[in-house]
Amino acid sequence: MLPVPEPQSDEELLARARDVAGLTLGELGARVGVEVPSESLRAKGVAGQILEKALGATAGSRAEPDFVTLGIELKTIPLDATGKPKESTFVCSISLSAMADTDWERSTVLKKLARVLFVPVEAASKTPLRDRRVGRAYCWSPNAEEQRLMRADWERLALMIAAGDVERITGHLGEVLQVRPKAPHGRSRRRAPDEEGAIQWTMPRGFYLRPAFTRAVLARLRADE
Amino acid sequence: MLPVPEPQSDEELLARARDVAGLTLGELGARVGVEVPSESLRAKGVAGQILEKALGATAGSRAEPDFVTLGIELKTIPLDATGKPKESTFVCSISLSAMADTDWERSTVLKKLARVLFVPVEAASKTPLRDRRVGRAYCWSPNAEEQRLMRADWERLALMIAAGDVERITGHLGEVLQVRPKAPHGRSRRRAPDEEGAIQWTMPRGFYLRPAFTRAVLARLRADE
DNA sequence: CAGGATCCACTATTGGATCCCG
DNA sequence: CGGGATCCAATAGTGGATCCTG
Repeated sequence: MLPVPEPQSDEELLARARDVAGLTLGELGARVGVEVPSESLRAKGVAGQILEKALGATAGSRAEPDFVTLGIELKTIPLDATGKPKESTFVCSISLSAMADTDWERSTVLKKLARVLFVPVEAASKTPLRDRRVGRAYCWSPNAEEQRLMRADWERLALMIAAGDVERITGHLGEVLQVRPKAPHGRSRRRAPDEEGAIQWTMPRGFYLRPAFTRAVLARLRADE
Repeated sequence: MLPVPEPQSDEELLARARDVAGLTLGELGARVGVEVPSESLRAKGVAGQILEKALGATAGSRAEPDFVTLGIELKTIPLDATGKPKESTFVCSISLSAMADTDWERSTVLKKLARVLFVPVEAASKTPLRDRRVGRAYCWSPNAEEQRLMRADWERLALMIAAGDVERITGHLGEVLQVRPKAPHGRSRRRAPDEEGAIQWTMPRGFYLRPAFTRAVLARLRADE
């Protein structure tokens, strides 16, 4: 139960991730000193937190990648009974200052996703949380086509946000990247300027990758091996 | 209320079809002497029958195209509130003798679909049957890509049928063309040989085009204009 | 029965709402 | 709050079952 040190190379990180493949969240949680709740409603995010510890991610919430030295972000992907991603993947919150970076190349989204370690985790809802197994991990950098898809969505959404049209954005927009609420509850509000630059209250939102996209990404990574 | 004569050319048929665009089924039914029931559960197929009469299709059930001289089949396409096909399109029943034609080029499916007049009809379930409007008609012949898609599905399904694997076919198979029950009720049975050539009872089935495919076809036809 | 199709219960998807931890 | 995400009511989709007419 000693803290796992930060990995010093991509290879070390990937090897470590693949070493824990096949373990259950209960087993892995015990290794890193995390008790896995039996009720998953009260345990959103626990899989991600266990894997952070198990792989030696820098602790705490930061505006930096989980593995600072390597510049790699860790993302766990919940898989349904048929092996497909069952949820969208949170990328980052949307803030005005982040949108001040007005081009895709410098966007928080691309920075976050430039290098990602995807760790699939079984998540069939009938399987108790502690019995869900970790799958084979892959290190992803978006290829040209994947970047084109994300960029097209990002540019449209960024324009709407910059134009003060935030309230007209719904989760329907975007082929691979979407904007959805990111808040503790539906009454959360944060200040933002509207179309005329006046301040108004708006619900906190974040960028997410659609499940169909992460599915395609995982399929490519498996095929590339 | 005189019978409408059979059209003598493709142009005449299309002109006639476009002439009735915008009319409701109630109005068109009155023209051809068909009373439109108010309850649509008791009126499956009535839109097709009204349009047959209105456009001068050869009356009666035959193994021939609706417009014999022109070799054109009539298909009405029900559209939902957003303008998309809301149902699959029946193509033809499956019989052993039909499957004896073992190649796609001579298949009943391709013969039926070689030349089709598609007539969209509003079908939002909240709109009373008699108030649903006829849309703009298009004459379709499958292009190379559309034929490739149908052929791929047909060949797989035909093989299964010929091999006596009918019972293993479900509506899930086929990207654009699928096999589904075609019977007055779930107890209907018809004789067919199984894998070993023995006779067994099986439910009558037919080939259908998926809604996503007819949607794409209509979109292409509109774009081509 | 063949030909004209739609019905509708069930499954799959989804996107707005929400939960925990440091 | 920001970062780790999942929940779940509502909608969309689908495919097995069914209805009418000649």
